[in-house]
Amino acid sequence: MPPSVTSDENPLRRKVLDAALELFEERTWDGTNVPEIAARAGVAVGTIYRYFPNKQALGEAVFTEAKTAFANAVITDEVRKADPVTAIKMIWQHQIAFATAYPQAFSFLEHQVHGSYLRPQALEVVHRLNTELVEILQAAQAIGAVRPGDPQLLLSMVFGAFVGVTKYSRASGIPLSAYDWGSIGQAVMSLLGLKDHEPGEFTDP
Amino acid sequence: MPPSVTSDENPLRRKVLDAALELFEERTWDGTNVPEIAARAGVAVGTIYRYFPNKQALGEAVFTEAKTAFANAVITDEVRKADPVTAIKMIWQHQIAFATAYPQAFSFLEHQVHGSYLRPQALEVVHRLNTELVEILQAAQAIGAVRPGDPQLLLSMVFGAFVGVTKYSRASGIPLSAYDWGSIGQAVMSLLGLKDHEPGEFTDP
Amino acid sequence: MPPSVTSDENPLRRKVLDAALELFEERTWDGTNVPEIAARAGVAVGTIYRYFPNKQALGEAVFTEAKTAFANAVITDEVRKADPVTAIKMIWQHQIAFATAYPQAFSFLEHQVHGSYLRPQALEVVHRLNTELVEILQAAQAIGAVRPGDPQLLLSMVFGAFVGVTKYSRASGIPLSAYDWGSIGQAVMSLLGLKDHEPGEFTDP
Amino acid sequence: MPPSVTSDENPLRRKVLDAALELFEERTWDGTNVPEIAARAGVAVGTIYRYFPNKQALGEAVFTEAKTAFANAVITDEVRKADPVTAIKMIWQHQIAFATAYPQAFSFLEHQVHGSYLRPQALEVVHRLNTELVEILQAAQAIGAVRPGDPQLLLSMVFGAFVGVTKYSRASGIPLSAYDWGSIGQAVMSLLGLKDHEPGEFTDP
DNA sequence: CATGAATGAGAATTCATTCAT
DNA sequence: CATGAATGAATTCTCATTCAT
Repeated sequence: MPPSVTSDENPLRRKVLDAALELFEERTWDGTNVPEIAARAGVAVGTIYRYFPNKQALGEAVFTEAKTAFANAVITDEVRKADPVTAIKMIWQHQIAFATAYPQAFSFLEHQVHGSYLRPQALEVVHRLNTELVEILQAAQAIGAVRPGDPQLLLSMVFGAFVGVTKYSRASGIPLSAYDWGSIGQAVMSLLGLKDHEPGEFTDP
Repeated sequence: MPPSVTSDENPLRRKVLDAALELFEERTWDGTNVPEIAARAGVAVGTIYRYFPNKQALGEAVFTEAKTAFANAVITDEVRKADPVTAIKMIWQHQIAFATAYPQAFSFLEHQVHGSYLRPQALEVVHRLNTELVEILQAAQAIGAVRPGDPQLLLSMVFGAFVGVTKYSRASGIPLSAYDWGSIGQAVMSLLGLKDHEPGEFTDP
Repeated sequence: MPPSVTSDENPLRRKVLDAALELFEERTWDGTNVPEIAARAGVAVGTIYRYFPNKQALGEAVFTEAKTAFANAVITDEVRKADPVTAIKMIWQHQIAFATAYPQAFSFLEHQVHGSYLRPQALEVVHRLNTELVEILQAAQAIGAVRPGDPQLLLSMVFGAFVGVTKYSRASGIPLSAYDWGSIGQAVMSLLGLKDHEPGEFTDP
Repeated sequence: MPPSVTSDENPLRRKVLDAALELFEERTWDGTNVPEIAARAGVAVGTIYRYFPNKQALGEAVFTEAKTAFANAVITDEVRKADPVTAIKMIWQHQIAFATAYPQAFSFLEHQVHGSYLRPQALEVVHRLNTELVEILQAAQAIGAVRPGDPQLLLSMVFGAFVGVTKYSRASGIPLSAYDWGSIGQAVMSLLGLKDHEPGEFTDP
């Protein structure tokens, strides 16, 4: 069972969400069936339906919870108050910290392009997070600290590169905690063209 | 129907593969049902089973065909003969060309981490391609042209960044052909720490 | 392919009937599919439908042909002219001869209690044969040569005992030609209570 | 619904087995479809799959249950303790009793030469019963009470004759209880050449 | 409130039959 | 006339959901 991204009032609901996250990550939402989720959660099938009206709602809940936790972890109030360059560096560290602590949740979020089961409402969190990130990047571009160009695109590349690292981690079995985040950070900051960072700045979280 | 990555002896088999690729990309293998594939291919359900023993085999065929086409497009004999730095630049251009010509095939391949329907044999192509790419990267590192560090990891990051671009393309509706590949290339080569490239080198394919 | 119980005008139709008999005997009518019949007959599926409107008609044709051949083999004009006791002995010998020459046809006929695919018309031959046999048995009872009692029942028992021998033959792999038909005949004639037969009369056909 | 040959813990499983026996007897295993079984059992299709992994397993369960019940009914401990001649007579009576009480089960067992759906394991019961019967017959031959010759063959004939009676019963609609079992018994014992039985011994069960 | 047996709509697969070549 | 690819209705089996206990 993966570590929960949030604590939950009800322990059974919690177990269901955790089991579901784990299985959706392993197999896909479509590829997972409800009895399996119940089995892994150690509850009866009927119990799942006490907490979620149907499988789609369970999927949305898993997604929304994970995405919200990710957004909150990555953009904190401290980040909001920091200058753009510092903010970017903090976000990078937060992302590493989140993906290290909750690898399954992170991986699950990764694959939700295909969210046939996600209604637009569930995607709001995604947009909010995106907007905030883009704004920070634009601010950094405005002061010439980051390479010019479509900020969305830059963001996608940076995030993509990080996802690449996590995929490699899962494929190779080498946990995220084992990487040389200093040099990965330098590489990624080069990608952004980020001026104004001293060598040795990026250290393992 | 997406453009086919290969031509095929049998036109019905071809239509089935194309329709399946398209739907698997839109929805997931598990999330697509056989009648839908038949409908989109414009054939009867039974026809699919003339060419593929079952849905899993169809999934494998779609995957293997796309992955093989990708591998062949990316690493050509020319690439094999070139020096490491040139090879890397060629691969990068080939990847852009493939993803531009066959966006659905590329996107489909992207999401096949979850290939519950892929037997180990189907993953051979993946390993072969990977090995070749890593060797080229190592050669480039050996001559000091590329940032040191685990070549697999660097590869994952570069590929991840590119996937980030394609995801953004799909999400935003801006086709790959519309991007400033010159600056994207420079950004990515910075990620690799690639020495020895002149400004203005990376232009749209 | 089993030996055909009749010769047939058309060689393809013949091959289909033979293959079908063989498969229906091995598997059941329901359990046999048309492509299999075609394969065993060495013809294309479509060819079957040139000679038989559908699978049911093919089943009926196989049945009717085999049953008719059996009836003609068992009750000949010679039998009809003979006295009841001689007739019974001849019928017994004919039955052995038929089952020996066409074991698959005989076995197939055996299992057609379940002829869900046989329309009443196809069962006419059965009734005709049965009527003739019963009449002979009644004549033998009338002259006190055979045990009294329902002649149908006696007939069922004698035929049942013979079927028992053929089943054993198929199960054990010992061909019918290898049995001691003399003593089997004596045993069965005891079952009928048949008076008036000398020892040593029943010999292998 | 036929009378069940055994009682069963679970009433739904019981209903499914009973309905299946009935239909397999009427139509053949191949000729019966699962929804029909469900309908006759008065359960939903899915329910059948709660108790049996697939149609083949259901077929095997029906067969094994019926055959085991038959074996247990026919060879009891009393039979095992009796002298060969008495044992044979008891077996004969038991067989009549079983076929009278469970005509469908008996008829079903009859037609299972074609058990394409029976794995070897399911046929073990058959062999066990057969072995016991043959041993008893051999013992009777050893003391000269039964006609000499292959005991398997004699057994097949006696059983075949009995099956003949039951087939006639089903075809004619005259129930087994209506026959003159005394004279049938005498006829069959003549078939065996069974010495040492007094007239009038075989009476209806 | 939790359970898990029962349900039946829907998904995968088979196969009798047709028909263009 | 023979062929066998194509068809789609029928069949087996799965699984989201309900509901009596």
